[in-house]
Amino acid sequence: MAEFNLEHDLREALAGIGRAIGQPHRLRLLELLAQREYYVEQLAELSSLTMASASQHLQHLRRAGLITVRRDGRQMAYRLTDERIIDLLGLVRQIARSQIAEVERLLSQLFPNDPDLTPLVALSQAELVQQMEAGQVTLLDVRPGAEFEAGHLPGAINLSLAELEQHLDSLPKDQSIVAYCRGPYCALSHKAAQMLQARGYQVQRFEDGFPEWKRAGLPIETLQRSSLNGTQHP
Amino acid sequence: MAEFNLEHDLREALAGIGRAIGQPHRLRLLELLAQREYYVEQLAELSSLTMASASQHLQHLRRAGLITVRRDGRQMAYRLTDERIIDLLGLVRQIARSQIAEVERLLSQLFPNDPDLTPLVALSQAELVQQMEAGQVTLLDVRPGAEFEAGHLPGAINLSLAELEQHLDSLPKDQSIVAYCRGPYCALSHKAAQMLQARGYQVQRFEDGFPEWKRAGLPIETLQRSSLNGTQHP
DNA sequence: ATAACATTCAATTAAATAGTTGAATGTTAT
DNA sequence: ATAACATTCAACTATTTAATTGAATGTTAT
Repeated sequence: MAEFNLEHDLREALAGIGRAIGQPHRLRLLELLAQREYYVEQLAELSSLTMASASQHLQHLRRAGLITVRRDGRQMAYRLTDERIIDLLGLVRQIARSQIAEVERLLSQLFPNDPDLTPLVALSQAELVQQMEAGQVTLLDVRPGAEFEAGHLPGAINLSLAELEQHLDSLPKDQSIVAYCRGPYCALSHKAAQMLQARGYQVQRFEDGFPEWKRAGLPIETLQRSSLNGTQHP
Repeated sequence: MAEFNLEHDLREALAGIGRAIGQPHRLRLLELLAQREYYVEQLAELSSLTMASASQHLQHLRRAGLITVRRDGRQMAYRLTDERIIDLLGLVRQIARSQIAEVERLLSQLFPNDPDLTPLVALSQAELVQQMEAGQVTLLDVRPGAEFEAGHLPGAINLSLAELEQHLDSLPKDQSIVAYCRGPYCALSHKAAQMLQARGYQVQRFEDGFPEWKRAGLPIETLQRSSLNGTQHP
């Protein structure tokens, strides 16, 4: 390794970023950290990893320059170093979707179309902004409460899939509902939208998620909290 | 591996792209393929790999959906599947540069500033377009002839570093020269620019390279050739 | 048909990576 | 000070990846 030249060393450093995003568990961690800062314990829980394993993956991501840590009491809070990492993940998703047949196949399984219903409409960012400006839309955030509290689309209401069935009456039947969640490959909003559609609601799905919205510089709302802890759903 | 869920499988497929760009030799191959279509033999030569090794790396990139092959006689010609791969590499470079200290250190070694000269000006795409429209600029493409022939900036002249010293008289002393090469981390244009600057030319460097220019949809010129073969410089 | 050639495949070895377990570190609360 | 706790480290095993060598494949030119 030492006998190579500067350009090779430079590519070796760039390749480190590739390797960092080259593992499904680490992609999961990055998706979570794209929503908000999280403690190791929470990340381990949400990504079904042991603490030691999560810690090691987080350090791998840190060495690649994708995340940083700060100490908060006796816990370590990780977050993305850079908003451009949202763009990076988005670009990888786009390339994968158009160039890897397996991805398209998995997506159609993950987002199955109920044959009895009309296929869900996926709204682009621009279309959603337009509908919001027109004022005739209810935004439904299907992410865990902790992520909603850390930041959400203006005026959105937060109901998990489980809560949704209990609070159907708080949703308008005569107005369009737009569901969103963590990002384009997060199934939560799709499930929520299908359930609502089957019950006769006018529902659409935002094709991106909160991180992409925020990254685009569009307005967001936050609920203040004293600590990082918050309700956790899987 | 079979006991995991759809979302994990999807992330596994996305991670494949990460692993594909997670190796310095493969990044080199992608940089070359961002310039033009190339045969395996040429890629092996240009990246200092054995044929077998180059072939295996190329197949790795192909499985990840980043490149495709076509047969041309008894040779196999590889090319990028997707223009967005230029964006992906650019984004990785940007993130690496701002988040990995080692990268900044390596760059200052790769692009050393001669203490006797004023530091080279790096022109952005927009600035270069502006200067070209004003008409007072000579474009110098320092890449190998084969890459120049496959596509270059409008009106550019092609001189390799070696040729440059022989043809100094074909360059104007009273007008600004802008040198460019393969991309932001390619040292050719920097070396050329420093050499010219030391000889009293008014010289600037385009901060991107041909692939980024083409990717931005800006006009390019091509020299027609009957075959893929062409002059090869390392 | 056959020889020459470019590339890929198969088999091997060496190196890097991921997951597991239990001990070590550093902080907070008592 | 000491105990409790969150996280990291160290050591180990299993898996994956990279490079090398030589054989196999498929195309072109004779």
